[in-house]
Amino acid sequence: MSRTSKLDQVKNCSASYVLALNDTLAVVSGKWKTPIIGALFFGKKRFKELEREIPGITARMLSKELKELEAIGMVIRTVYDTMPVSVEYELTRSGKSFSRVMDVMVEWGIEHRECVMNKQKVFAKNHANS
Amino acid sequence: MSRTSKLDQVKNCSASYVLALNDTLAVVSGKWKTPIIGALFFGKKRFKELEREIPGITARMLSKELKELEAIGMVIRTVYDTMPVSVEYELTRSGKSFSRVMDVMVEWGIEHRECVMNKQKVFAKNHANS
DNA sequence: GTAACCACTATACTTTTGTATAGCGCAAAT
DNA sequence: ATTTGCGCTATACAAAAGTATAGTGGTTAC
Repeated sequence: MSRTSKLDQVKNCSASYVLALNDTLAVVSGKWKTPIIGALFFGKKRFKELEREIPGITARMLSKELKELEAIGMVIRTVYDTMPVSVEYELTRSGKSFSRVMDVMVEWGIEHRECVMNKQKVFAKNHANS
Repeated sequence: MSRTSKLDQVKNCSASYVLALNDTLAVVSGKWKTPIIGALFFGKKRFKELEREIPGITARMLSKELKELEAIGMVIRTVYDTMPVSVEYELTRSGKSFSRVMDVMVEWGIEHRECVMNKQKVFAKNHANS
């Protein structure tokens, strides 16, 4: 295995690398996508269930975001022809695999918070007698 | 090792877990943070260097985003008292460690794209004679 | 028959985010 | 003396994202 050269890195950086990153960013963009995805990790849910489980969301936003998540292949919408119709939303395969990404994000978030706090502690210690 | 219970998951989900995730989301929020971070992965840079390397960014946005990245502990700003002053921006330790997160995001983005494309292929195949 | 549940949609509005353009104070180069 | 580069800031505006509120068309429960 040869290590990637600086040039390769730059090339990577300008092409498919950036596209892939932007695809992933689209999944977490906006205020409500992560709560929705989070709720769906526990299994399929109906519209009203999601609305109740996600505090503060409006029907308009939920509807909009679910459509977007469906469009980018994160969520499947299934309509059952009961009376009246019931609708269920669930994560696709790659939707489920997104937990990997969210796990790393949480992990980094925790570490980063510790890191920042330690710096504040050291700062406070060094300035305790002033 | 005991497996996490449903209840534990829910608890995790509602407390520090969410805070950590939101911290991480703050790092990638907005149009210009990832390009800036990406540029700084290659080493410290001056203001004008960043401006030149990131196509389309304005001085106002660069300045704003750098301040935010500094505020959340991603970037360090160093002023050298040359004449006139020169200023350098570089990633902090946790700023550098953010490459881990971006790598996973890119990885997932690539896989997800393949996944979506395959589905389209299968769809096209199944509807080839219609 | 009216009240409530479901799965939304429509309209109007506010807030946030990003863009465009100009300019400042300083110094070195031409 | 004027232009150029540096590291920004200020002002005004446009676009995107989000909120608030009401309403639709159907069904079942009381």
